[in-house]
Amino acid sequence: MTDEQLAQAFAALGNANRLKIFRSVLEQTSRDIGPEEDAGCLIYDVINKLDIGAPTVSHHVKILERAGLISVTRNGRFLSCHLNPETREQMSRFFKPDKDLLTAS
Amino acid sequence: MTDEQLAQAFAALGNANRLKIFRSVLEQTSRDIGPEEDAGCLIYDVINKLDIGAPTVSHHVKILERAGLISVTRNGRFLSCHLNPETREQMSRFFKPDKDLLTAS
DNA sequence: AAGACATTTCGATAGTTATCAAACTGTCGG
DNA sequence: CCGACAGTTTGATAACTATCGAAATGTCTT
Repeated sequence: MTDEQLAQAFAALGNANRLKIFRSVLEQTSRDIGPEEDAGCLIYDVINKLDIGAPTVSHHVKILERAGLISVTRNGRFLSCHLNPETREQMSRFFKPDKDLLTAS
Repeated sequence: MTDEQLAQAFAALGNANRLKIFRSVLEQTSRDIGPEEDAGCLIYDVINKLDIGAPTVSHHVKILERAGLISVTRNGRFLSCHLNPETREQMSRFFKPDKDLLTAS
């Protein structure tokens, strides 16, 4: 993952509404129990929860998707967002660089 | 910390050059040994390392500072950047929401 | 097929951002 | 005090972003 890609991922969370959308996805994921139980976070709910119009939500979801933070699946008329765990892991790791230098001293 | 503030912190890392600056600060911090040994990351070095001009670096440093990611101190003619550990902790925690629901079940 | 409904695409607009060059400020060494 | 040097401020510009309303698309129900 290049710096450009990582920066793109952080930029995707750099808007309060997208942050809220992504948090919903994150919370939905932590609520799931086993594998294959990822119901996903409904875009329908997001549109009704946030104070912005459907076109804007659609736009934000695409940005989160392009940044590799989430994937989107269709279920009939509804769309669900799912966490991409690899990207989350990389962003999370960014803040905790290996201090294994210590153990090597 | 409001969503706006958290989004501002993520936005600050949403540019590849700022990401690199912040990583330098992060790496410098992890290299420090005890407390009160924070030599900081020299802006002088950053300016010579990145492919952008001094005015742009100055601008980026201010954005990182305003977002609460770093603080800046002067040492003679030179400026040093220091990590703000609280903000790092909050951003890092964002990716790992409490799963203590599990332990409560 | 028709209507309802979830979401997208389009086109516009107001605001923000990254970057630069030029001129400025502040600090150190002689 | 003066020159050198680290960094900032200013003013400009081109590119990007968030948001909207209106119209379009696709999918389900009847």
